[in-house]
Amino acid sequence: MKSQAPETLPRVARKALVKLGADIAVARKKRRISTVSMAERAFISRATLYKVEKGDPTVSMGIYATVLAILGLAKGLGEIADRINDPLGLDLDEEHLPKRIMSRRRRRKL
Amino acid sequence: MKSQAPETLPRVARKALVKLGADIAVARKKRRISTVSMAERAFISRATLYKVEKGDPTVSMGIYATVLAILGLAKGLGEIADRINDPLGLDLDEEHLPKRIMSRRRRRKL
DNA sequence: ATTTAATGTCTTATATAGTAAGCAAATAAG
DNA sequence: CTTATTTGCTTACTATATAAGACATTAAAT
Repeated sequence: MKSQAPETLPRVARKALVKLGADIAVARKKRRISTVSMAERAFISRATLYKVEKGDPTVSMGIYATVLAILGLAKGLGEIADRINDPLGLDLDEEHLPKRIMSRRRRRKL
Repeated sequence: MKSQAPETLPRVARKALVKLGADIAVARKKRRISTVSMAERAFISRATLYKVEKGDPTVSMGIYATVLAILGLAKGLGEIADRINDPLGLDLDEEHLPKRIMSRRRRRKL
């Protein structure tokens, strides 16, 4: 993640990540997996796992996904933006969605 | 993400990510947000957004989280490893979990 | 109470993520 | 059917994530 603009990460996102990290740590402990063992299984360093459990936004999605998969929780990742979890859709069915989003104002030059 | 071992990303994780990316693209279109507009709002390049919608594991979690937040879907991130979604917990309540995971075998030297 | 292993938390080097810029293909509007 | 724009997809820089290693602290076992 490129930290260009000051505080570019939305607060809701930050909160969700911190909670995710904490939940991962709990799930790991429930399975009696040590940080060393988890790091080995995920092919990452202990330092990176530490960041994951802190909810660090700079860690790659692939690493989060791998850790979740080891915990047996990867499926949940695919359900975040699922139709069911997205009631905010203005157009109804996916098939009728435009393939491209055009801005309304358009040059009326021929 | 460091691609050290060949195919280090579990298949379930890969599948979940590809689905997530596709769902993000649909959600964006439903909100009539163009890729350019989304990239601007998330403070990322269009190329990176492209990766996100492909489910690329090398993109940082912070970027995924930001995009989800813009779509109003950030909360779901915090629910992935929630107690509710984690029935695999062997020990029951979180309070009684050991703070550290010790390997069972231990030197019996004094 | 001691001891031993597990975890919290730095630092520094290097592998790689993210950007910029571009072109071709494709869609939508006139 | 023509034209303006969006999107798919590269490639080549440069900013930064990740690993490695270390040290202090703390939990748990004896």
